Amino acid sequence: MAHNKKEEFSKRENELADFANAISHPARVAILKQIADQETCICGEIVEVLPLAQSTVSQHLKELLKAELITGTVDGVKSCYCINWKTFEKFEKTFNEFFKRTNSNNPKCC
Amino acid sequence: MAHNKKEEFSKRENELADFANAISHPARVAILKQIADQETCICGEIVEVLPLAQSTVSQHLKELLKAELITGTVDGVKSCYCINWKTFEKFEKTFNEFFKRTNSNNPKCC
DNA sequence: TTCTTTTATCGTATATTTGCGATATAAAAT
DNA sequence: ATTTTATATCGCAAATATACGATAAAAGAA
Repeated sequence: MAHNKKEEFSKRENELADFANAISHPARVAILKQIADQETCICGEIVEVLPLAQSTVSQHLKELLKAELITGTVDGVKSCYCINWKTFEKFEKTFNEFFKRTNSNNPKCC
Repeated sequence: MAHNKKEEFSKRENELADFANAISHPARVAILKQIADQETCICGEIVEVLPLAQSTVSQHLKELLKAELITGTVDGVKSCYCINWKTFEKFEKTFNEFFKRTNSNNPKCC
C-alpha cells in the first residue's frame, strides 16, 4: 500500500487479519484441504493436484508456513507438509472472542 | 495476478477464500468489531476511530458490503452499517465442514 | 562420478490492493 | 438560495500479491 498503516492497528486485529490473509486465496484453501483430509502431505503430489506451476505452489506453501498453518519436514528429496491444528484453534478462539454476537438483534440498529 | 486462475478452483474454495479476503485487513477487522460491539454504526464515527482517511474507510466499507459481511442503510445524510450475522454463520459452517479434524493425530504424518 | 528427481528460490511481468486528496452528490441547516 | 455536513466515488501513486520459467541445491539412482 502507499503507506503501511498496519502498525496502527491492534495486535489482535492484525493477528486475525494475518490468519485470514493466509487463507484468502483458493489455492491455499485447496492445499490445506488436501493436507487436512490426508490425501497427501508430499509437496509433489500437492503440485499435481493443483492447476498451478510448481514454483507457484511452493510460494503458497511458504506463505502457509509463515502463517504457521502448516509445518514442513524434509524427507530425503521430498518435503512433507502437515496441518498445524494449534493455529487453527487459536484462530477460532480469537475469531469468536472478537465477534461476540452482541449485536445479533440490536433494536436500535438497522 | 498474471493470469487469473481462480476459476480453476471449486466454488467452495473460492467462497472460503473470499470471506477470508474480506477480513484480511486489520482496518476491516476493526470496522467489524466496532459495529459488532455496538460502539457505532454511523459511518462518520467509524472514520473518527480509525487511523485512516475518510475515503479509505469508505473503500473498506464497500468491500465489506461486497462480501455481504455488513448491510448499509441511509439515514438522511448519514449512513448506518450493521453486521450481517448470516454471513458469519455461513462462513463458520463452511470453515468447519472444510477443515474436518481428520488429521488431528495422524500417525503416519509429520 | 554423472544423471535424475524433488523442491526452493530468483527474476520478472502483470494484476490487485491500499491509501490519499479532490471532487461529486445529496440531505440538512442557515 | 446558499452554505454546511456526511458520504461515496474518481484518479492517481506506491506497495503487494500472483504467476511463471529458469535456475540452484541437495538427495538418490545409475
